[in-house]
Parts: sequence; C-alpha cells; structure tokens
Amino acid sequence: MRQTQTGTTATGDDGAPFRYTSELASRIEQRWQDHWETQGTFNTPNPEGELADPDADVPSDKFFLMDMFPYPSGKGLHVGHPLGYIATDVLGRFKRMCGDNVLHALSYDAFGLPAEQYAVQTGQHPRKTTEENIVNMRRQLRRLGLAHDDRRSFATTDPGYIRWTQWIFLQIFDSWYDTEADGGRGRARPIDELVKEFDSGERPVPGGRAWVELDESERRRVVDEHRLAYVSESPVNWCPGLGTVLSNEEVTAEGRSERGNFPVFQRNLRQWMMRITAYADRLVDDLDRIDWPEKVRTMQRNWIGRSAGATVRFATDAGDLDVFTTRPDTLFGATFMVVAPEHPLVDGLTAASWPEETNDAWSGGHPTPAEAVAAYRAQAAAKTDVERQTEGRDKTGVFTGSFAVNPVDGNRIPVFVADYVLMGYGTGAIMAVPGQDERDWEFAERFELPIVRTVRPPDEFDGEAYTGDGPAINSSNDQVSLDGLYKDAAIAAIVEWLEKAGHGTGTTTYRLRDWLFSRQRYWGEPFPIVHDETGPIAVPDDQLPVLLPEVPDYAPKTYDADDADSTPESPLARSPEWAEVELDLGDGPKRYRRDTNTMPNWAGSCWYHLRYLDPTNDEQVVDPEIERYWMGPQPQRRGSGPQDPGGVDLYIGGVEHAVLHLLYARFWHKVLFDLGHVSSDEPYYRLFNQGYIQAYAYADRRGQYVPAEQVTEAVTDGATSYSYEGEPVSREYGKMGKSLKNIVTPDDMYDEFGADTFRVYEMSMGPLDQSRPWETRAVIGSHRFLQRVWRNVISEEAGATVVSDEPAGDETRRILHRTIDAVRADMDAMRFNTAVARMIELNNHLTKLDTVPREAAEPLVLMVAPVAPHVAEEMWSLLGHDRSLAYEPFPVADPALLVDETVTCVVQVAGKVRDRLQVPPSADDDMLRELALASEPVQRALDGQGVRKVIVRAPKLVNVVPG
RNA sequence: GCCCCCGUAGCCCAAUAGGCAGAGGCGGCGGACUUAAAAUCCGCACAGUGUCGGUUCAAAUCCGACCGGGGGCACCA
Repeated sequence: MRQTQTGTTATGDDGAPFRYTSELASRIEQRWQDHWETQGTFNTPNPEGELADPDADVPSDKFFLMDMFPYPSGKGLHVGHPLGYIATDVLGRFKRMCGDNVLHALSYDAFGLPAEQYAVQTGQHPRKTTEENIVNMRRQLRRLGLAHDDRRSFATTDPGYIRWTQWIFLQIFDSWYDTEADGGRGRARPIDELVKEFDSGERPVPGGRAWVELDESERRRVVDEHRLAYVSESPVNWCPGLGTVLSNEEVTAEGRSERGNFPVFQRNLRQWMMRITAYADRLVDDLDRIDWPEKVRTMQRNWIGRSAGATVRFATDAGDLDVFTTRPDTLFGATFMVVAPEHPLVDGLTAASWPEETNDAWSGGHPTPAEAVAAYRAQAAAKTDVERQTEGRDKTGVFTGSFAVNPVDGNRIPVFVADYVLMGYGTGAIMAVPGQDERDWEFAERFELPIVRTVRPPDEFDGEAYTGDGPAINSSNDQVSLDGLYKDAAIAAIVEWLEKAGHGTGTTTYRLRDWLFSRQRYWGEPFPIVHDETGPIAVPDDQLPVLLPEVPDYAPKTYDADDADSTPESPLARSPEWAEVELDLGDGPKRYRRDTNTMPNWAGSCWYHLRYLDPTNDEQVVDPEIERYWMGPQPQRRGSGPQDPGGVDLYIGGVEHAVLHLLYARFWHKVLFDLGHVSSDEPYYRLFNQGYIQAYAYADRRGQYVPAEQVTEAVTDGATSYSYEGEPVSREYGKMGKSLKNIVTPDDMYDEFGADTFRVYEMSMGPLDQSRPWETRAVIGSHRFLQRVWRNVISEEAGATVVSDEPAGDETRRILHRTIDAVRADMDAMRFNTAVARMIELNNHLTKLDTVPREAAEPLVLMVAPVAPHVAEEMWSLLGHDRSLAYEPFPVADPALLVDETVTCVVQVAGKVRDRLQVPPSADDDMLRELALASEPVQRALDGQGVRKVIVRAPKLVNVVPG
C-alpha cells in the first residue's frame, strides 16, 4: 500500500488498513475499470452484423442513450464538463440493471474551428493536436468509470467516418425535393427520377423548352438548380476575422460571429447551400411529435418563423407592388404603403415632383422626391442592421411621391420608403394598417396619415392599434363584405376574394433561410466534388473518402476583422497537385478541379447517432435491420401513438445547440428517411438539457483574479466577506476558466476523493436541469456517505464483509423497501439528487444497527451501483458474488412492506396543528372525526367555541373549523 | 418592449394530487476519540417559503400585481 503524505482523507498507520480513503478508492476504481475493459462488460450486442452476440438473441427492450459529443479541446476538462456524462452513465447502468439492452458510447467531434485554432496556437498540424487531445480526454473520462461500449467510439476525423459524411453529402447532392409527394407534404427523391420526369415530359422543363432540345450542359444546369445541395451566388455572411463565411445560425443578433465575436458582413459570394427551407414545414410540424423541452421547441419554431397570410398585389404607376401580410382581413384599413430602402421598385416609385397632398413631414423638406429618397436611402445605407435596431424605434421615412391602389376599394394610398420595413423578410414591402398594427400606428401619427379601424376593439379597450381578435368593421365593397366576421373567418373570406379577383393569394413565409454549408478553413471534411466548366460533379462512391491534402500552411487566411472587402481563400487551394485531378467519370480521362471548400463542423454531428449503431460498417451508412432495432418507431413501448417518429431514446446535452446542431441534424435525418436509408424520421426522440456547473471567482481591489481555492470566508454580523492573503476580495459568479483562477478538474477530484465520490457529488448537487455553483468543500459529504456504506458492509480492519445472515428486523425491512420504491422512481425520472438522499437515509439507519443484515446490505449495494459503480462492484464481490453486478436485477420493493401499520393523523383547528393521532391506515372519516373532537388539545384550542365544520381526509388529516 | 423559467435555513437543495415546511448534504455549535491536530463518530441549533393581495376549512404549491435572478425573441408585416 502506498504511503500518503497529505490529503484530507489520509489513512494513519495505526489500524484501519481497509478504510475507504481516496487511495483505496483509486485502487478499487482502476482495478474495476481494467476488469470491465478486459471482460467487455459493457459491449452491447447488435441484432446482427459484426457486433452481434452469436450465442444469444438481443433483448427486445432496448435503450439508446446519447450525450452531445465533445470537442477534444486542448484545455482539458473541468468538473463542469462531465456532469451530463455522469448522468447518462447512471441512467444507462440503471436501465441495464432493469433488463434493457443499453447502447451508450462516446465519440469526438474533432473537426472544426476550436481544434484548428488550438493547432494554430501551438503551431502543429491539427490532426496531431486533435489526436493528442482525444487521448488525454479519453484518459480523463475513462477514470470516471463510464459504462461505454468502446468498440463504438470514433472521431469525426476518422477516414472511415469521413467516408460516410461525404456519402451523405452526395445523397443530398443527388436529391431534389418533390413538393407534391406524400399528399403535398413533400419528400426528397433521387435526382435521377427528376431527370426521367423531364425526359418523359411528365414534368415540364423550366424555361419551356423540351428536354431533348437541351444540350448536356444546359441539362446539367437545370438539374443543379433542383439539388438539395447546390452552389449559388448570393449574399452570405463573410467573416474576415475568421477568414470564412458562416451560416445564419452562426451569426448572433448583433451581427457578429457566434465563435470569436468578430464582425460579419454581407457579401455576394459563390457558396454551397443546403435546401433546408424545403423541410421548413416538416421541421416545424414534427416538433409536436417529439419529447423535447418546450423551450427548445419554441426556439426552433421562432428560428423557422413560419407565418401564414397572403400576398396582395397593389397597382402603382411603376408596376405592381406585392406585399406579404399575416392580416389580409385588415386590408380595408390599409391607408398607406411602405417599402424598404433597398426595394428594387423604389427608383420607379420616386415621382418627378411632389403631388399636392404632400406636407413637410412627408417630403422631409426636400424640394423633390428624388432628393428626399436619395437622402433617406443614403442615411439608411450608412447604418448597419444593428444600428437600425439599436437607435431606438422612432419611425423615420419619406414619401416617394407615388400612390398605389388598394385593390379592395380602389383608394389611392401614398407609398413611403422607411427602414422599419426590412428587405430580408416577406417581399420587402408592406401595406400599412395603422388601426391594427402598432408600428404602422406610430408611423401614421408621425406622418399625419389617416387611421381606420377595421376590427372593433372591446369596449374597455383604450389603446392605440388594436391587434387582437374582434368583429370586422368598415370592411366591405360591392363583391365582398367582412363586416361582423372574426379574424379567421375574415381571412378565409378575403383570401378567397383576392384569389378570385386576381389580386393576391394565400401564402406562407418563413424566416428560415437555406443553410450555407461551405467554409474556407482547413480542418473539415473536403467536399466530394470536382468541377468542370459547367459545374459540380460528384466524386464516384468508390473514390471516397476524399481526404485532406497536406498543405504548406493549414492556417486560414484571416484578415483584419473589419476588412469587409476582403475575399475568402480556401487553404485547400494552396495544394494545386491535390486540387487538379485527372479522372475518368465515364467519358474518358479528363482534367477536373477539386472543390477546395470544407464542410462546417456541424456536418459530423448531423449523423453520428447512426454511426454508434453500426460503427464498423463500410458497406452501408447503417444496416437497416440494426437501425430499426435501435431507432425505429416504437409507439407501443413509449405509448406515443402512431405518430411516433422513432429516434434516440434519450439525448442529453446543453441548451446551446437548440437551433444549430439540433436543427441541422433533424434536416439530414429527414433526408435519409425520405431516401429510405433509415426508418426513423426524427433523430432524437427525447431531448433533455442539463444545467451547467458554474463557479465563484474572486477579484482583488485592482480587479485581478486571485486563486479561488485560497480565498477565505468570514461571517460578521450576518454579512459574508471574502479575503485572500488578508486582503478583501469581491466575489463573482459565472463560468469556470483559467483566467478566472477558479478551475477545478476531475483529476483534482480523483486524487482527493476518487471517481465514485465525484460522481455521487455531481449527482446530489441538485436537479440535473438546473445550473448551480461548484463547491469543493462540500464534496466531503459524498465521500463520507460512501465511507459509511463501506463500513456498514466491510470491516476497515480485515477488509472482509461484516454483514450478518440473520433476517432483518421489521423496521429495517420497511425502511429498505420504502427506499427501494423511492429510488427506483427517482432513477427512472432522473431525479438522482433525491435518489442519493434516500440511499443516505437508509444507510444512516443501517449505521445505527449493531450488525447490518445482508438482506439490507445487498440491495443497498445494488442501488448505489449506478451512481458509485466501482465501490459497489468491490462490495458486491466481497459479499461473495463472482460476477459483475452490472447485469444484476435492480432491487424491487415488496408492496406489502410499503403499507404502514399505523399512520400519523394530523389534527388541525382552523388550519393549525393541535394534535397527532396514531391510527390504522384503514381508519374511516367518522372514526377520525370522533377521535379528533375527543382530543384534549383540540378541545383546548376550541376553547368553548362551537364546531362549524370538520374536514376529514382519511387517514392523514382532520381539520376542525370553529365558529 | 414581448414570451418562458426560477426565488424555501448562512449555502446547495427536498416537500406525492393544495393537507404536519425538512429528506439529504455543506458550513456552524457542543461532545467523544487524540498529547495535540486532522480524519472519524455522536448530538444540537437555525427558515415559515422574494413582497403585497386574492381563492380555500387549509397555499411553498392555485390566481393577480410587483421586486430580484436566469434565458429566449426583438421593427418578421
């Protein structure tokens, strides 16, 4: 045994050689970790294929459990990181003991900016640093004792994985979205089928010409426009500080990059896009079929931003002006129109001179509309989107000098230019209905425009614009009357009229835009695409994966963060011998140019759930039989009904990926579902967001952070103060980080207490979905608990079991079974904090006994096992069992022992407790009423007052109401 | 500005379905053990549930307003 020098749990030389100290814990833990690994204890059988168990069928009950996988960051882990991994491990171990076939593994999201940036900092190849980081992270996590099937662990950077990421990309590239399929819901179909439909004439060729008349490159251009992955020249988010373009989801509301917080500019560039907008409806609708936190579903709904309404056409002298509105029922209240400063029709609308009606507010004091509009546009252009939003909401704008005709009543209404209308949403033009829209009301007041109410507000309404529902008023013409109709009926009526009269159509718009998929970075999956003079061509399947070239400099070309006019440059283009290839794609060897973009790091995380299922398959992305077993719909088991979309049984991770990873992954999965590669049409059936472990940090007078673990706390007159080396410091609450000098690592915890203690502590800190502060000094409580369990079962002197084989006493037995009952329910509901509390309670009871009966010790050990698996295995083994307890059935409570012989009945007078009675559980109302009224303390409390009423809730409560 | 979540002992947190405010842990205090300390063990104290009002026989729990903390959305037509 090693000698210890320091540590709060050091063992003295004087006896107790088998006390559960951090040293003993470490030895037990590492031994069991080796045992599990060599025995393959947590290897999970597949129903077939390479990972099937040839000697046994798979259990029909299965549980597929996933963590959001980590970036192998070079910074290492702090104690906050493993929280979710411990929780999933505890649940997985519990489910396994309940008989489920549990699939649980952990892989690494190893491409992407963090890995690359770390590599750039250290001046080494990203592959090298990434691999080193993975090794280190695996070591730190192995020491936690996670029950993972290591055969199923991979990194997104593995060539065997890249091969399938690229294959899925090509599936998307080789697909189009048939909006008419499946009764109008739409479905992705292979692009070949589109070509056949063009060829046969079944589907008209865009442009009106026949398919046979098109030459090869014309045909390719037509087809390319239908692909779900396509190249387009369009305004994109260019981030010079990162040297790459970004997707909308990676840009914050402030117009900066989510990673690195660099400025982002709109530039027209040729980039790869994914047609996620084709799936907008299904991505919204299917949120109702999955078990996700409402918060995340709301965030996705907001992001997709579906709104139903109508497009209405207004005639102007400059041509038709289309607007989108969600309230076509208020069309009779449209008293003016507004177009965005960037709207293409602005020039045409700008009149030669001011019409008679113009006042100073409308003209802004300019002599002509042209000058007024030019000045306003210049002013608007000088402002960034952020400034437009942050500079208050005072409505500004200017009259164009033109009028439009309201199609419902023929009224001439003025057209304004104003920046409160955004070019990027709807059509960039609105009909303004001040009576029913707050923004329009403000504008109307400012510019002295008429306001007509077309929805009758309630009598008590005293506000300005009324946006609620109510009967329509002032809304009729010769052909249609909405008057008296409420919103939904009025919308239906007016849309019908608009469509019949040719003035508009019912329309749905979305905020969601197509996903910008290419990046100009080195450390990502190359596109399996080559280009010729016409466009992109897929690299043949047998040539996958396309691996990264070695380049002289893999760092991205970055620019001054504010250099909006710079242009992205792909590091892969620096390797001409890689980028230029000769291939025979069917028409003889030809020279092609490889695509030099890389995929965003989201690509790898879009499908990793599938790789866990069938990690060694190099024939198929996943064996359909295996996918159906683990992820297929299972309405009976979940009780979720015929709408069950299938998917991972439980997926735990932070809420920060609510609209990035989780939206992208759903999209990819749906494409694979449409193409028939998977049987589930959602990837993650149940999602759970764990909270964060945060920490206090302390700063001295100069604002410098001081080492948090050396800060002392003093309470004087009820006020708490903190000091470091005698000097007062101030406390802040937030993240754990090196610069804040408040990092605590799992390794610190392993050394000081052992992994089991660390696990117990993290699980007992509070509910899993809540964020909470780390407190190292409180960890000792969890250590004491395990130490007491150990002492109840094992002799600290002899290291052998001390349990007795005598039957347990009645009280012990009742407490045991109540505990089992509660712990099972808590585990099932992931209330690990209360589960641990119940086990502590039971253990504290056992401590008071002269000897601990085996009848209680063994269930306790089994219940502790999911949370503290190593020490539980050790005790189980010392109790005389020669097999791991990993598959031992979780204890089941005997219902007979859950019923108490007597219960305490509380007797209240006017709601205040006055007496407690011991009664049989079967006591009825009459009996309890009599007992209560006969109670001496009750009579004293009544003090001669009469009894108005007696409320009895048998058998636990009687409330006597005096009066 | 709008929407969502959360406020319970000094601290982290419990409290089935409205029914005794306390399960568990940290810290504190007292004691045992020790030459002493640490560790360990035994015991004890501490809040009336952010504030105000309402519903109810009864409210931490339901309703309303406000205060404080966290998060999301933000001129989306």
